[in-house]
Amino acid sequence: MTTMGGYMSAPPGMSGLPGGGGMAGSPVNVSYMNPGGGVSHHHHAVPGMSPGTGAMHAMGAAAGGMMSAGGGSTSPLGAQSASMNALTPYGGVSVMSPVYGGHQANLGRAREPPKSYRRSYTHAKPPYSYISLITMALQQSGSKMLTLNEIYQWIMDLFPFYRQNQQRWQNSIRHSLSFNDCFIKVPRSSDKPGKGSFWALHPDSGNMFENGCYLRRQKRFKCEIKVCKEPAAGGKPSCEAGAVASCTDSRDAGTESPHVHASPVKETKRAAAAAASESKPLRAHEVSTTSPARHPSPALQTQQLFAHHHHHHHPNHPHSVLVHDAHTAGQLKPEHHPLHHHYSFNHPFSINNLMSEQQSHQQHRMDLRTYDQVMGYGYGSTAGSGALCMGPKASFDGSTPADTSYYQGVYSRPVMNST
DNA sequence: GCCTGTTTATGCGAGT
DNA sequence: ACTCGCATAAACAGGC
Repeated sequence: MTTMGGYMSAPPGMSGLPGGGGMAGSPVNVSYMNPGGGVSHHHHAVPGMSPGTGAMHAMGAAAGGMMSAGGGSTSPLGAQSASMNALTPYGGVSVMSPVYGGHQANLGRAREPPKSYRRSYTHAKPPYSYISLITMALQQSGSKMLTLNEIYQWIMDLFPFYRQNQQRWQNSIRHSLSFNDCFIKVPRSSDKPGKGSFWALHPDSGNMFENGCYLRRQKRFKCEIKVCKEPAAGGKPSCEAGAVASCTDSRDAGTESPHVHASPVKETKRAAAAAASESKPLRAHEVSTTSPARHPSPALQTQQLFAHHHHHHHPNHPHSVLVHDAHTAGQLKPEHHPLHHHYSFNHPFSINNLMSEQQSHQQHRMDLRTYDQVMGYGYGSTAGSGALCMGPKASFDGSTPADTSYYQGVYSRPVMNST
């Protein structure tokens, strides 16, 4: 169904932003968005979060104060509660954003009611791809791994837009997770019963979003392994030499057709996951991750996986989530973080802007005026590094969406996934 | 039955 | 025109 197709398209005449490149279209005038009440066709009740009013509850609950500084919970990803706490993009900050829109309207009354166009922002489709969203969610999580549902929650918490039509985009999320090699599935450890596996970023997927721009990948992360899957005649995998190591990106790969979504390469995902899985004992030829006598939590497993691949020990130990997101907090040297290889700088569309400061700083509340400038009239001034990338300065430098929703500061226009 | 996960198919926009 | 990244829909299977 293409019904939603055009709703993201920039209205004619809205493009032509100076230097905007892909930023065609003005942030204003997003009336094409699902208007506030958003007649959601599905409105599937999401546990702990119902579209509309539920948002606030979620906030309240989520804002309980965990993730960022707190993290608090000893179990970074408590099967049940995690989705509502550690994952909150609000970083435990219960600051309401007037711009957060309709859903929080009742709480945002402290300030003047948001103007219609502002409100529409909150329901505008974020310029991030699903892959970006997933990546951000995973990165911001203390343990760097989340369940499917937690990813859903994170996205909905941060982007009101996704509180609607959940069936639709969640299907896409699942598809993205399965289809993209950059995501690996990490089986739950036996001591953490629950539904679904954990999802994590492939240790070598760090350069997907070059320059930290989470709008569109420069290149698709892909694993090269050709035929690990079917054990060749000999019944032996043909990929002896560590699958992960041979992962690359599509442009480097060269051969595989884009729409030939073959998935022999998926083996690498399995290999990577296997490395972190307790159910799948490590095999030397897959991923030579350190093989602890006893298997640690999935979170730790992933950490080890990462650590291994980057030859350093990740400081952000899952068991010490209090360290919160070292990566977003800038505590990690970019080159040391698997996800920071090529985009360490504070790109306006990077997760750094979306998450980190929002977690750790509140001192820089973004003034709505600034917001307006950025959102509607300011970003054109900075060509940024490419399509859909706002200029680094774009007044996000220090200020940030301390007020929770990313709409506060980063979002400019829903454009990238128009259809 | 619902959720999770995989896979296939199709179409669009952007970049070349 | 072609490639590529992506969105979306949908069929399907397995688990709880």
